[in-house]
Amino acid sequence: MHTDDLAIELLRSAAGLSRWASRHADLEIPWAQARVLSLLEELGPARITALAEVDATSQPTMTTQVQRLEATGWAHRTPDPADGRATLVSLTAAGHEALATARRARAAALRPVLEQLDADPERLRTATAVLTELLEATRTTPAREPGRAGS
Amino acid sequence: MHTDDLAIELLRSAAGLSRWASRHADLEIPWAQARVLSLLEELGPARITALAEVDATSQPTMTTQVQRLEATGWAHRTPDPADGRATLVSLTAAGHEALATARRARAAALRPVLEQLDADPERLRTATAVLTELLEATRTTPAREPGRAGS
DNA sequence: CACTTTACATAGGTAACCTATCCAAATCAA
DNA sequence: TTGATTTGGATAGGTTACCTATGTAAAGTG
Repeated sequence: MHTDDLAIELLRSAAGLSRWASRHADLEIPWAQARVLSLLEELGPARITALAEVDATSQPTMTTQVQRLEATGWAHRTPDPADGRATLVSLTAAGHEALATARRARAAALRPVLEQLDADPERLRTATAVLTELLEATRTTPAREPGRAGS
Repeated sequence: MHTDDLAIELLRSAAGLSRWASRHADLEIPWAQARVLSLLEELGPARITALAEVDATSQPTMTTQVQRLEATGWAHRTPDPADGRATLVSLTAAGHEALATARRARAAALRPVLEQLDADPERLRTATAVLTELLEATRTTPAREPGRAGS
């Protein structure tokens, strides 16, 4: 099916580009932690479990990540007033700043590439919009559990 | 600068999408290893050092990855006839197959998202083309070493 | 022929993940 | 209200994927 070829190529390039940007940027923060900061920005104060689910990681992994973020001062935990078991994780101002810095660093790494390509801004805008829509769509997709093969 | 905002958004979506696909796909192979297979396919038989450089990892890391790939039967090492120190790494048929399978799995995970979006094929094609061009461009970009801050 | 460089391997450490399990708070049954 | 179940999070222990520092042997170089 031709659509799948397109999807394969889309994912291949997206992955390659993102990795390249990360590896050539001066990141002062491990990328996995930046990802959690990004989630926190997107969701607002959230529970560990909710974060783990959206990030598609295990709950223990998310617990550890949040602990690291808190130790660095990028995130803050408050007991959930509505549920004694739960904690609400939120971004601190420093965390917000760290996220912005990391994003700028990745974009800066990519800048020479964009310039070299001298890309048509319109196509670039289209590409970005498509990717954003796709990512948005993943948030509301049934999410076929990995574990069974699905043709 | 507006271009940077665009770049930030582009990278954010690309990273998110790629990760989502990986996490929701049934991968029988660690993604980092699939990446090396992908490089081998792209470069043909190559030295450890060359692979490390293109993948922007350290040489010891690449040594380990290649060892793992060889142990699983996905890659094959031959001494470089032209240089007694070097080894040439190449894909085996099984490696080629494993790579194709992993790619199909990621694409399959993305399929419901594409369908849900019912995306205009033309825009999708444009987005893919732009990403591919950008990734292509990274291969020939001066690659500002990470280690110094760049503007 | 020593001297340096180059290609790779090894050693030892950390981050980022996993499953399995535990604890405490919340909920549900009767 | 008590006892059993579910749910939110933490802990334990292991693997993969990375790193820097260093070792070893082959290749180039004066």
